[in-house]
Amino acid sequence: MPESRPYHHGDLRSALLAGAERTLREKGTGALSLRELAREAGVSHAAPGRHFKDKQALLNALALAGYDRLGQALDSADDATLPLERRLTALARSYLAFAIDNAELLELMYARKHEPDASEQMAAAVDRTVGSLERVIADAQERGEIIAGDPQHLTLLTGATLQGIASFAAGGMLAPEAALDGIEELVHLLLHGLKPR
Amino acid sequence: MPESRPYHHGDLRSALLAGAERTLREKGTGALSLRELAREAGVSHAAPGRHFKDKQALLNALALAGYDRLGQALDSADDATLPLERRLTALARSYLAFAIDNAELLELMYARKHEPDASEQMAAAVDRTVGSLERVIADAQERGEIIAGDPQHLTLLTGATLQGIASFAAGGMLAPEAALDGIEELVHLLLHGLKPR
DNA sequence: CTCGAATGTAGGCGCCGACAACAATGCTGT
DNA sequence: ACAGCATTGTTGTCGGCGCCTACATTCGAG
Repeated sequence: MPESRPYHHGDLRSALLAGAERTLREKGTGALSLRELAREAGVSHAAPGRHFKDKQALLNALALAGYDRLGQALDSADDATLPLERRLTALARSYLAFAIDNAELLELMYARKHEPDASEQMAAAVDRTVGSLERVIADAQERGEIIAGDPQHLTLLTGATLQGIASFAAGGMLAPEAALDGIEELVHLLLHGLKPR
Repeated sequence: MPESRPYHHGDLRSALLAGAERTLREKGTGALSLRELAREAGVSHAAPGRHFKDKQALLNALALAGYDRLGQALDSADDATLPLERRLTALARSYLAFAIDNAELLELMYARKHEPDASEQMAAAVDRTVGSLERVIADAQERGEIIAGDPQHLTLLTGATLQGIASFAAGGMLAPEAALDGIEELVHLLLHGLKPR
């Protein structure tokens, strides 16, 4: 039986992150334990300590990876040739889809617990993500399709609405399909406002 | 010395809830421990078990109490005699203020972990809270100040935006004062939309 | 090929939540 | 008045956790 694992795992760090994300998705943040992850990876309970100084460090790494994936999703969903409303809708749908099937991960990404160290990388990641949306807004402003004003404010409004919907969906207050189905109407309302014209 | 506490605490349940909320506010959800609460209340580590079957039960009770306080805040902030935009602004400000200085509690209230038992009460509490906003929307619709359409959809949009802003503020992505200061503009944008008129 | 750095192991500490067995107290019906 | 039961609190224990330290194995640069 050559199947006695080698002393060194080979890529424990990645294995831990992968396992952590699986657990996150299947059982939630609360059920995440370093010892359990170590068991799944077939190493001793202290081995994870070699790769993550503590549990929070692993969560930070997880969040960072999440920003990468989200950023990629948004980038590939953004089509600058589309007319404004459809462009925004596509972006919104992409964000919402990510938020819905990465609910726990997204919560981690937004958690305000990152040490000053990781915070820098985190802030950069956030900026990159927000940038996708801000770009669309700024473009539309240049073309006169959107009212003037600090683009950051308008981005904030738009982003907040999306995040709010995502939050409702994650909290069970809104069925995920309903959230996705309602996107077109949502974007329309956002653009045209609640008041009659 | 008569100062040996009586065998019975008197109102341990309330004391635990109060202590829990203090801890929640000061150190966050993660730092909340039943044993610690018991210590603070001057009882043995198992005493809390008499009042809350497990930790989640205490969290549920905390969330319920939170809904009560939020509902009260919203009710007393709603002034039906105000014109629409000012009325909405006042309501929004009230919600945001609550969200900002009860961030951890609000997170608990939105957490999707409530047992089927408590879920009923929880759902009722949510409905009551959402009702405050829905009432304003419905009133405005009747007066023709807001476009027609399912009031629940419009409420969803408005609520989502508020919750999103609150979420950004809680996550440190937006300074709390900035959030509160931006409310008027935010409500205005919501009513009039992003497109030029 | 050696020796230090990187990685994994074994054991232990103090904390936690949950449970069970037992003790003190409050309350209700008679 | 008080017996008996339900309520509330105590002590002790169990397994699990995160984190730390001391030690073992392997890798890789010189």
